[in-house]
Amino acid sequence: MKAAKKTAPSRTLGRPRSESSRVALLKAAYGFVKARPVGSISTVEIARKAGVSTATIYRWWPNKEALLLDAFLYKTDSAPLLKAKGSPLGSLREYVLQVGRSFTGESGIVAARLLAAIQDNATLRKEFLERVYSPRDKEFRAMVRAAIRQRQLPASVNVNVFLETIFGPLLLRLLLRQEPIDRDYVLTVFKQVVAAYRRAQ
Amino acid sequence: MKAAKKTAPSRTLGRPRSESSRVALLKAAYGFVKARPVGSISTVEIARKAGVSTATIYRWWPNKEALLLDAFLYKTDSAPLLKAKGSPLGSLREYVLQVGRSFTGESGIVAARLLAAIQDNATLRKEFLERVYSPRDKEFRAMVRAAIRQRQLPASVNVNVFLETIFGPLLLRLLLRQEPIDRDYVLTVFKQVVAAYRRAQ
Amino acid sequence: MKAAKKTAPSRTLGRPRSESSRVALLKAAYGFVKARPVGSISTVEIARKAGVSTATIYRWWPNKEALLLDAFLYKTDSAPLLKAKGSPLGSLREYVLQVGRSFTGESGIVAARLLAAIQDNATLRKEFLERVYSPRDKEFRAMVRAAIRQRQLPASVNVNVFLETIFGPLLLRLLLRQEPIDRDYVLTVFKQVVAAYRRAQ
Amino acid sequence: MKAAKKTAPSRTLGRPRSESSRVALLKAAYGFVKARPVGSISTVEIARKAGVSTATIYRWWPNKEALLLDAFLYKTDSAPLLKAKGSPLGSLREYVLQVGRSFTGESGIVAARLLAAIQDNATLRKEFLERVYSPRDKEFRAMVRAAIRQRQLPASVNVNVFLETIFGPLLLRLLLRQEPIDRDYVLTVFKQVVAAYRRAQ
DNA sequence: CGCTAACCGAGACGGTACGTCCAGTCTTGCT
DNA sequence: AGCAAGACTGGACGTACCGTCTCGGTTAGCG
Repeated sequence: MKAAKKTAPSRTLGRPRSESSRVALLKAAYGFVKARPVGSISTVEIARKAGVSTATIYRWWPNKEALLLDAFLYKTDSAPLLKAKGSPLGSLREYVLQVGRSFTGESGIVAARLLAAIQDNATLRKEFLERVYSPRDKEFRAMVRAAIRQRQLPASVNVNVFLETIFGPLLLRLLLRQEPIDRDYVLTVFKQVVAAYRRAQ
Repeated sequence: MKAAKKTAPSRTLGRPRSESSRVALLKAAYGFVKARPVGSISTVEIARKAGVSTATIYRWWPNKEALLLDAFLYKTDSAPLLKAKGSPLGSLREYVLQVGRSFTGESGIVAARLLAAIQDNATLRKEFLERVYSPRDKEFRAMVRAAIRQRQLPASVNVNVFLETIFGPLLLRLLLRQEPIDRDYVLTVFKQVVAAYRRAQ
Repeated sequence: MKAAKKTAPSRTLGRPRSESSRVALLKAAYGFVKARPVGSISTVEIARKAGVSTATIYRWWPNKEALLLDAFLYKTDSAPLLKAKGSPLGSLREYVLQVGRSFTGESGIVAARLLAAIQDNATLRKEFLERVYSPRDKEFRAMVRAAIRQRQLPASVNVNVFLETIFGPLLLRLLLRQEPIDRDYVLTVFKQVVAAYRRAQ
Repeated sequence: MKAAKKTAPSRTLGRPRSESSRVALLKAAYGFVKARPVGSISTVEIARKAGVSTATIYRWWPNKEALLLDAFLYKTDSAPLLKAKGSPLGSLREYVLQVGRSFTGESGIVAARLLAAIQDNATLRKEFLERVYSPRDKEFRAMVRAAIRQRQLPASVNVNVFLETIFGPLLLRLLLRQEPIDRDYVLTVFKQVVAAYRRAQ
């Protein structure tokens, strides 16, 4: 979970890492990502706002982007996916709505900036995919397969394409359009796509 | 079309702008965007590769990003939308395939980096929307409305949502997944979405 | 007198040099040297103030400093040395007073800046010595020798040292001290030095 | 003595300033002033020669000229005025000889360039007067007054004018003439001026 | 209870890119 | 041919910021 830099030297010798500094940095970083373009955020001001030294940042994170990603996860992981309830398709619908909500307001801004950042930074991209995208994608795919097993969707459905068709429009609104990603919108998209695939051959 | 800095001073006074420098800069910039993360590209090396002074860059573009956007448009505009032929839906299908191709290979990399860049830079975003996204979006919307008039799509179709559902999946693959955006994929998405909206109600 | 750049091509072909541009440049340049440090004066603003193109400057002067020197001479030469009258020592006294006046007020500022400029620029230095310093020095030396011939000064006087002792203090005040170089001061120095050398051996 | 930028923040917090970088910069700067016109010296090459970052220059000096002044003082202060010995006039004579020597050879070049630089830069001028000229002038004036008290010079002597008449000629040779400022020359001037003022009235 | 390892804040440092500025040259079309 | 307008190369300037480093000082747990 944490970005351990060195291979744990000796278990507990010397002064332990300051938890308060860690949290202060994550909060400060998140605050800046909310407020300003990622490119305009400097390590010095994050450190200053957190009441911490820049050296402390680099002792625990390999670079600025890694800190920003952790800052994002610090907020996101604290509100994890609600466990499935009801039918597979019903659960999936809830999750899509949740993604829609996270694409709205300030968390939407942060998400857009993070998606931007990973286009330019290979290691950040890898981290993001491993820690954010893949776990959710895996879970979503399992749900779709369960829906197929329970005959909520026909067996011919291509799982990847199906999911991409559902989430793609949300991503497009997030990154390109100013129109809202509200509950109505998400449900409309969800229904249409489900209808399309359900009635396919 | 060009990035005119001042409001046209007088028609032809003084030494005219060097067309060769302009083109050399655009080509050099495009070459770098293809090859490397946008954040790692410096004005100095663009200038050097183009055999041009950095001052010339800043005389014609307000900053690095604006140059990169123009470099992208230089390639994109030179291959403009093929004019509509056949039925509205058939034309739209061709355009979707064209967008799919531009999301593939090196032009896909450039597109992804540009979409990333506009998340961080408000003026760049505005320029991008005005000069790249909006014109195409407008044309696409006209086609969908034509399709509705010719009964290829039912009158109940929400034009925006319809288009977002078609292009969203391409965007998602471009930015998040390593899977290819090939002809099959684009056509599958297109067919499914058209089917969904056609059979609605 | 003028800084001709090329070896007179053909006598009078094409449009003749614009005298008004020449004078406007000299006046504009002098105005700036009066007002601001030489290092902060740009060719572009001189040209603009003179209503002239920068190219015109470089057609007639090899560089900025040469123009500034000419600007200085344009003012100085227009008030040339008053011709000698009375005894040699009396004439010399008048000239020293004139130098003192030119070291006062705005012309003093210009003189100081010019003396500064020649410390850094070899060709400017050469020009200055040839066109400003040497002619005056030559004339002054002749006067001292005349004074010796007429027994106003003893034959043992070293002409160079004598003159340096008279003008040196003025230069020192000009460049280092804020105290005025007024008539009293100049006369005091003059009298003392003459007395010293007159009573020597 | 050093160019402290901020009002002493706290005594010893953070990494201390690198003395080796400071000295390397001063030596490199002095080396360039010796060799080339001040105007042609760039911060980048000073930094490179010193093996130091340009940012380090600007952290400790407000601009290039201030560094060059400090470089001059670094050499000059390390060879301070020898303490007075013998009669006041004898001491003064020694000092005048010392100034004469510092106006010779490479240190003369540096001195001339520095005197030029202060004509164009008000803050540099102030610094130079406060840190170089005034301390020496003050000491010299004290010596002249001591000489008067001890009847080596008459009470009627104007201290400022007396000193200017001694040092002015040296300055004139330094800045305008190519003739040497050797021991003979300095002594000749000194003797003449002392004689003039001694026999006055 | 004192030792000692590992922490931490402050802040200097090398390196590098930025965008601005200017000198001096060059290229138009007009006069 | 002279000239104004103004684009161009080359390169210095001073600022900003990243990631590293060196201090003095702090905070555990082991002895």
